[in-house]
Amino acid sequence: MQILARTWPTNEASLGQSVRLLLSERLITGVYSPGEKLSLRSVAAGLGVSMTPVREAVSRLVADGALEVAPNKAVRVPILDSTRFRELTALRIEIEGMAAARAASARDKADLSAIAAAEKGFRKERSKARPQLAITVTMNHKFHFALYRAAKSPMLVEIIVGLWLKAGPILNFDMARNNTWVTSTAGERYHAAALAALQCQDSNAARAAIAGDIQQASDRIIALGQLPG
Amino acid sequence: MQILARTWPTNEASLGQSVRLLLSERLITGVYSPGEKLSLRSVAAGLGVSMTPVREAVSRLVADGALEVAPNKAVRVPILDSTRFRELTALRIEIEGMAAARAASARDKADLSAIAAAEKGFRKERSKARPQLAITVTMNHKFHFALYRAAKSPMLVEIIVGLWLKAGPILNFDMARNNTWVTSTAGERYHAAALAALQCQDSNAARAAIAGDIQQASDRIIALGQLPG
DNA sequence: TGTGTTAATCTGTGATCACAGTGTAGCCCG
DNA sequence: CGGGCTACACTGTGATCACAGATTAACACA
Repeated sequence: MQILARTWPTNEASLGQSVRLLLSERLITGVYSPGEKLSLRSVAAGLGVSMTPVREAVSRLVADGALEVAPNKAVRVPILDSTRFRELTALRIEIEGMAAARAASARDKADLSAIAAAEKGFRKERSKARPQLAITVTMNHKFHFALYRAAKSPMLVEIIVGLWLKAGPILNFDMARNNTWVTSTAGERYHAAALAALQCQDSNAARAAIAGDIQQASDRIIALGQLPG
Repeated sequence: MQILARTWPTNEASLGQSVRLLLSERLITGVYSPGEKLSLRSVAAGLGVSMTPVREAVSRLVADGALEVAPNKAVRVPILDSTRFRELTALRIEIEGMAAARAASARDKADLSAIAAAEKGFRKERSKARPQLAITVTMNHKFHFALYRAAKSPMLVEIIVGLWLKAGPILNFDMARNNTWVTSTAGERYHAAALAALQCQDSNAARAAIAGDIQQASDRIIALGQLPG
C-alpha cells in the first residue's frame, strides 16, 4: 500500500482503479518492455496490496489488449509483429486524426491555452542539449491528449487511450534504444502545425498534422527492423 | 454453473470470460433495461458461480462503459441522456463507416458469402407477418459484424463491439416499445446497399450505407423522445 | 558428461470470509 | 393514524485460502 498511497492520496478510488492507472502509466511510458512477464503476486507484493485489486486491473488491461495471457496462462506485455503494428498505426491515424479534426472546430480558449502550454513543454524539453526520454515521452503524451480532449468527446478519448496502451510499450522500448525520436525536430514541427490548425479552426490541417506525427514516429520504429513477422 | 454449461460447453475459457460474454450478449440484445440494477451476488447465484468471475466480468463491462457504478456503488445499466446518445451515434457513424469503407476494399469471397447470408437472414425474418424483435436484433447484429470483420482489422472490430455495448440497451429497449424499426424497410434497404457496395468495392458507397443505417435507427430512438436531458 | 525423471515452486483461477457503507423496512412512540 | 428511529439486509471491496496446471531446477542413473 505504501507505493500507491504516495502516488494517489487514496482520496477516493478503489484500489483496483489505482492499480490499473499505475499499470497503464507504466505501459504507456515504457516501464515494461514488450514480452516482459508480469506476475499477479509479484505486482501485488511490490505495491503492498493483495492479489484481488491487481487481478482486477490486469484483467481489464488484458481485455484492452494492453496485456495478454500466453497459452501458458502467463501474463505478459504483448509483442506486436509488424503486421499488427501497421494495423495499429493505420487505426491511430484515422481515429486520432478524426479527433484532431473535431478538436479544430470544437476547441475553446481554455483548450487552446492548455494545448499551447503542453506544446511548449514538449519543445522545451526536446530542445535541451540532453533531453530525457521519460520526460519527453510524458510531454508528448500530455500534448496529444490535451488536443484530443478539445474534441469534447469522452468516449473518443477513451478509445484513443486504448490505442496508446497497445502502442506504448513498443514505441517507448524502441525509442529508448534509438534516440532518433528525441533528437529529431519532426515531432515539434507537427505539434506546432497541429496547434496552428486548431487556432484557425482548420480541421483538415489538424488531421494532417496529427497523422504526420503518428506516421513519422511509426516509420522510425519500422525502420529499426526489430519487429518480428 | 448449469446455465453457462449449456451456452458454452466450458470447453476452454475461464468462467470470467464466459460470464462476460453472457452479460455482453444480454446487454447487446436488450435483456437488461437502461437503469436496471445488477447485483454481483444475484448474478452469481443466478449463474451458479461464485462472485469472483462475476466481479471480473462486471469490472470489465464497467470499464467499457457498458455498465456503470452509481455513487451508491450500485452497478446498473447506464441511462444515456440525449447528448451522450448523439455523441455515441456520431462516433458510430464515423468508426463503423470507416470499417465499412475498409471492408469494401479488403473483403474476399468468403466475406461476401457470409455477409450475403446474414443479409438474407435479416431480410427473411423482418419480412415475416409478425417478425420477432429478438431474432431481428440478432440477425442485424450478425450482418453488421460479418461486414466489419471483412475489414480484416481485429482491433477495429473490438472498438466497435465496445460501441455496441454502450448503445445496445437503449436501442433494443426503445425498439421493443415501438415497433417502427422491425416494420420499417429502411434497414434492409441500407443493408442491401452496403452489400452491393462491398461487391463492387465501392468504399464511399459502403460508408454511406452503414452511416445511413445507423442514422435512421438513431433517429427513431430520438423521435420517441424518451431520452432524458 | 549427458539424459531422463521427479519434486519443489510458481502461475492464474475460483471460492469463501470479513468489513464498512447504504438503503430500507418495520416498529415503537407520540 | 402519522412520523422518526432503529435494526436488518444487502451492496461492493479487499484479503485469504485452496487447487490444478505448468515451468524449472536438481538429482539420480546410465
